[in-house]
Amino acid sequence: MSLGHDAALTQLRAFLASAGLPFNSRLPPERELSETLGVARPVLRKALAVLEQEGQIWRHVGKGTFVGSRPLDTHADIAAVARRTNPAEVMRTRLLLEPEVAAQAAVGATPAQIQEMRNCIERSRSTESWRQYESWDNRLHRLVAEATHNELLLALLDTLNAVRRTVTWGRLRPDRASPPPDHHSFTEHEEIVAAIEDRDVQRARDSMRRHLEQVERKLLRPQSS
Amino acid sequence: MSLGHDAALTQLRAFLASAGLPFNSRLPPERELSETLGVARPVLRKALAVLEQEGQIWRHVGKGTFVGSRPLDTHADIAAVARRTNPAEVMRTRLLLEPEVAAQAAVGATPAQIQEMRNCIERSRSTESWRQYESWDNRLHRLVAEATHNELLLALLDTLNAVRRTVTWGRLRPDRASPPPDHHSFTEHEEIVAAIEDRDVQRARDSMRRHLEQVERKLLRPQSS
DNA sequence: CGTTGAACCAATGCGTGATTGGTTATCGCG
DNA sequence: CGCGATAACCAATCACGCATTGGTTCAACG
Repeated sequence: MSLGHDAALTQLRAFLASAGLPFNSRLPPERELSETLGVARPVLRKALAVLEQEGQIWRHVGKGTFVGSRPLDTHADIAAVARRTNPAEVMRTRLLLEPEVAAQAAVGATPAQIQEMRNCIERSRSTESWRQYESWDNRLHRLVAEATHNELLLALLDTLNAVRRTVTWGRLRPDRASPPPDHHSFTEHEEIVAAIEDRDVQRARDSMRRHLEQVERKLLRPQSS
Repeated sequence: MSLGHDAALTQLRAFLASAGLPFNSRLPPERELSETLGVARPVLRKALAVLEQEGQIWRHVGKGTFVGSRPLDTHADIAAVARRTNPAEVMRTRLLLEPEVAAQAAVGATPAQIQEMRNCIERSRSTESWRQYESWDNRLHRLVAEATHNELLLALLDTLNAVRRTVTWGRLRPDRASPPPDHHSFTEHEEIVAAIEDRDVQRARDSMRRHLEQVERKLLRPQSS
């Protein structure tokens, strides 16, 4: 019985119409459905592919076939994202976001915020461990984000940072050592804050980008001084 | 041997110092650690509680005890962010992110992804309701994000879109109407995809920015045709 | 040339049992 | 009584194996 795939398609449509399944409900697996409809699996699959193309159903390996439109998988879970990504992607994303964030911070930063940024830099200079340094570094970058006065952007950057902290678990520095006084970030941080203080949008953007490029260089080649 | 809990605490500190465990690494379970240190579990637990209070370690049932600070579960509370932000901020953030996303998509998009983009545009032209149109529009923008091959960036954009949908939940369009055939987004979408297909990074960035600026204009003055 | 049937693959879901931090109870010892 | 050691138990989590499911390949058949 060589039912053409067009015949199988009409038969499948009739089945769905008669079943009257609600949205997001699962319909029988392919093997079972092919037997109920009396068509071979490859033919049934072609018919299902048509319905999927039409947006009437969506399928996923291991889960099944469902009625309605595919729910976009919100990767909001930090740990799940951290598992899929890698340090290189994190840096690419920071380079995409943070220069523009610094630019907008140069527009909206309040004097109090700028003062707090300087405070962070000062304290980061006199830490006794990399761990403390990173704490002040994080706080500085978040202050820049707050200075944009964009709550949504701030939330996105918080998510990014949470992922960053999770994903860089492989890197272990000897916590005994402390950042050297000529650490490149010190002067770079000061350039960024100075640009923000001068309301120099372009310079804020550029200095942040240069800073992150340096960080990226260190990250990919940690042995280079 | 009644070792006071203070003695156990110093012993535990010595153990952690000698072990030199990296951040986010798990240390032995309580039962095992109590045996190696020669102290009873309740006493060890008190010492661990002190370290946890100090922020040096964090614990969770079923997972274990870990070095460092507890990973803050800012699991992107969409609703909370949506309450703090507003449509203008959403558009500012989209304008900050998506042009650069389009640029990177122009670099990494696969032929299959480009074909799928064209498919989205075609289907969005022949929808019968704004709701269906927005569904295809969302899918198109997400395809562009996927084409960057940056899982972290994709997750951030998903969060942004979730917030956007929540924020614009109040304003509903009459769903019986359908997008007019000369809707500005049609040609703009095609420009974006064409630029991506041509691997023209700058043009992809510019066309996406122009598109979003148009969307912003419509959003702020929805009555203007 | 298309259809069929079968086997295989990778991703997912599920159930079972082990592991782990947290809690409670009991006993020993001063 | 007070303090600590020991044990048992609880709930959350994880690790593992196994079945299921969509996706793919391939040989056989008409």
